[in-house]
Amino acid sequence: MSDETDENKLIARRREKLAGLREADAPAFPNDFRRDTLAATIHERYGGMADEALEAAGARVCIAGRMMTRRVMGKASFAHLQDRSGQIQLHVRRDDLGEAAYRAFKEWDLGDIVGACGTLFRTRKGELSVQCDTLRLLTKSLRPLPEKWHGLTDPETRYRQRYLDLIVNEESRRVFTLRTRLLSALRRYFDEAGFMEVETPMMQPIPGGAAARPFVTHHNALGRDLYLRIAPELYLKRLVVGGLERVYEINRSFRNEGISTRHNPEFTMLEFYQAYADYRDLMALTESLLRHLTQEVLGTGQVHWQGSTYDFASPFERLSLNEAILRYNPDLAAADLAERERAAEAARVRGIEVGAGDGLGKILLALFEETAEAQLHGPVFITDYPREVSPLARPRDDAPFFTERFELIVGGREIANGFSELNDPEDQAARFREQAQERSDGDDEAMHYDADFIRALEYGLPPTAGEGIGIDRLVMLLADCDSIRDVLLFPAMRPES
RNA sequence: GGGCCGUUAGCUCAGCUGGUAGAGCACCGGACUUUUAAUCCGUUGGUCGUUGGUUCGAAUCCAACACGGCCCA
Repeated sequence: MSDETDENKLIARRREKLAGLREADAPAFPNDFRRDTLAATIHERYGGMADEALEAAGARVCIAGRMMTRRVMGKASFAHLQDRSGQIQLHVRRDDLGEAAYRAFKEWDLGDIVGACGTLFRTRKGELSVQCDTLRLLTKSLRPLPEKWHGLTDPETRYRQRYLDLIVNEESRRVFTLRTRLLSALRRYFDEAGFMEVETPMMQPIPGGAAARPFVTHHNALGRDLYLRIAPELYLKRLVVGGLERVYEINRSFRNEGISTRHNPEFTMLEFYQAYADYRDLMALTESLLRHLTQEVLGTGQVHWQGSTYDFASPFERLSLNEAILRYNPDLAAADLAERERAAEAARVRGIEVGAGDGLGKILLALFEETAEAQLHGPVFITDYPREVSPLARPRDDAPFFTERFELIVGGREIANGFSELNDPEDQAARFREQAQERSDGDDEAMHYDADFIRALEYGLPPTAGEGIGIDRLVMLLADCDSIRDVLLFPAMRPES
């Protein structure tokens, strides 16, 4: 840090202390201390032990962590160390450590990282603590921590300086621990179900698999632009053509759109594909998966989110898209959803813009999204999305206007999107041509024609069903968060000014 | 992109209709050998987001900009 003009006196004071240590040849950053346990382990093992038994045991421990509190009372002090598992209190006495070591301890600051060894005992107030016989400074901290009582609440600082948020906010640690446990449980589930975890390109010559605007980047040696993927879908299906039959990928996709409480430019998606299955099989899998995940991560099938409860233990409701529209628009009848002009009129009456080129399918989707989706409590599967808005999905054999597709809605929000895959290469090529036409008509979210994907389908994609689950949204649901930024360690932010 | 709100000490926040900046915690000095928001005494700490305007005088009023939050598209 060359620019010291932005440093306040608190930091300057800590730098002086560090300089003093260096001058005295006292290590400020030693790396030879070893701990033998964690705070939580100590509480688990000894927390229930009676005082006399604890004293008789005379258990000695070595721990290390960040000093979060300190109360100096003359010749004895208390402090709390925080490690990755939690906190444990230290009792530090001059008579145990010696004059010099105790004086050194009093010079340390909150936020310093400290190693301590000593025997366990319980204080008069009943807190399990370490009676220290050894105390070492392991890392000098130069910046003051936020206040111990109110902590760090400013959302901007919490997102920009996540390290600080994680140090002081237990809730933040809880959310990201939950996220990791969820990902781990997801992988176990799919591994045990015979799926292979794979990695496909994030930099793609043709962005595909979703309707979204991509980020563009440039490869210097190739002298050409590449796109950050908006979905892994088309590559995963190529792998099923290749005979991998059951594949899944959990990683980032990128969409070049605004930032909000529900959208981050990069986000994590799970996509999985299973040969010899259809969308009904995937609805069953999704129910089983979510039931399993909530149980693993929360220990219950009842999910509390923003004041409501969602039941993942019971069978999920199923409703077609048209049924959902009719439920929330009692003035409409099935016939209103069967003809473009009548549906367009119903949309206009509700203030929904209808484009001249929009077919009945787009209008139905708009009606659903504008009048029904947000009111669906769920978990509920919405099925039968129109072919027009599902360019990669297989049409229903009995009603080819619709596709074998579903979305899972919870709390009015889309959590998953799955369908029987379109594996007829000639139909898929026709759909790509339609999409390409929409692009040239000005829809910059419409898909590109992907000739290699068609070539893959021409070798033969077995009947397959595939699904995508937005992991960030799932974490939001299970962690009871209202903003996607609260479940991303480093959410997208404008540069600091 | 639009609307509303916010930005004051390291952190959490006061600061009215304009009169020259405050508290708690942290820090520093002192007392204190079972405290836990430790306590008690005494200090220290600021480009009031940035730039411009109005005014004798701006943290305060006005405008633009930056960053953030919430809502809407």
